Amino acid sequence: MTADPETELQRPADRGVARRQAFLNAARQVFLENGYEAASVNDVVRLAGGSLATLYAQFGNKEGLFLAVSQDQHDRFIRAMTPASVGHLPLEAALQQIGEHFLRALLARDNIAFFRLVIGEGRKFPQLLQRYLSSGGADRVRAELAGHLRGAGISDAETCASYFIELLRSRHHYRALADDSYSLPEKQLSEHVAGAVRFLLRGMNLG
Amino acid sequence: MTADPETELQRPADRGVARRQAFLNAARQVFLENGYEAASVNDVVRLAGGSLATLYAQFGNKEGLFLAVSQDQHDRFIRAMTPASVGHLPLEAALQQIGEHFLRALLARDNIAFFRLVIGEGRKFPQLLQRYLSSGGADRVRAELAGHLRGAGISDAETCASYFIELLRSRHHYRALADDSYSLPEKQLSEHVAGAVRFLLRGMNLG
DNA sequence: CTCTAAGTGTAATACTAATTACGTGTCGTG
DNA sequence: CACGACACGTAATTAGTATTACACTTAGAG
Repeated sequence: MTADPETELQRPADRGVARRQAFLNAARQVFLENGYEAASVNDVVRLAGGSLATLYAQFGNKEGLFLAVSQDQHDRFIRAMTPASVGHLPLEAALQQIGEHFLRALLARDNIAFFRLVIGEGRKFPQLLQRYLSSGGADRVRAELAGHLRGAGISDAETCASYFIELLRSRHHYRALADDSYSLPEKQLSEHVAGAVRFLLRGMNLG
Repeated sequence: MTADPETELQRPADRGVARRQAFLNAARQVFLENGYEAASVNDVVRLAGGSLATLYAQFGNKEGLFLAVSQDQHDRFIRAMTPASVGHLPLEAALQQIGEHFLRALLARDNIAFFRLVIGEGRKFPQLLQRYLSSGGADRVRAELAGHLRGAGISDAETCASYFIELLRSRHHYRALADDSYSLPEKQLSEHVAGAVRFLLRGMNLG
């Protein structure tokens, strides 16, 4: 009867957890597709296959559900964005690596959709927008970049890292925001990053 | 009885126009404060002081009202963003002028709020988002910048102009999005632009 | 002065959605 | 096996909202 196999054959302690995950996944989809106001809690239940009462027992209300989804999505976002360790590489290669990783994560379809959502509901959920934009996305990457730049003897590494990130975002982020079907092929992605790296290094008199 | 003095002492031909303007202003406020879904047409009428029937006669329905408001706001945005003629200035000063003008307009409170709105409702009104992000804001400025750069003998002026714009947006646009009360003092604004100009010119081997 | 077209205020219509209530199954635990 | 907690499904409740209808003023044009 239920659409999700997760509900069956669970050990007792995990049942609630599985239910919660099913709700979260369904809610993520519904919220990302329709936005907060236009999303219907009933649709979430229809999709997740549970019961309204259970959902309300778990999340309290629509707002609670939304915040839980946001937390979840934000975690994924951070995880996808955090660069792998590239300490052993020379500066240019390290920048290239970090840049590609960052840009790929930034342009992922779910992140773009979530970005739209968070921005749009910023009036109703300011804390969310705060966390997502400031502590959330670029700051870790900025710090990582700044470390590498400082290591290469560059003064004002923070500003440079900032510049670099903005160069990366250039065009593609906005284009992806405007067009759902937009996607950047790997080849063009790495070329774009390479261009930004060249530009940055030349601007710092290191190229 | 009415809240707006525009309604009184009108020549006959202008009455409809005045009514329309009153509705547009009220609607702009309500939409910018609440977003599309959460905005109530009745609130708009309460604020504008007209009648529901009149509003529906003028705009057809809620969507029509929203599109009219968007058109209006988009026009203001374009007007505020288009740079004054600076053809007589040397390159560095011209970039500084255009940059300051662009950034000031970009960070204006109403534009930030409208940006949030358009992004958030992008699923429901894709054409709007398209026009606003691509043909709308930065493209004219980019073209103007590219003209100056080309005039100074720079190859790939388009890319450079793009880079410059992204450097300008750096930090402040995102910070303003995240924080309603954020504002950038004139002094810091021009310093930020100056930094970007320096960086750009050095990256092009012209500084 | 009267006619006409538009504006006004209020209320009805019709629908949708969040939230709550309740009676019924289900499955480990004592 | 019987208990109790939890999950299920459905329906009731409640509250709002877009949209339409209607009966009434008004203010200028002929």
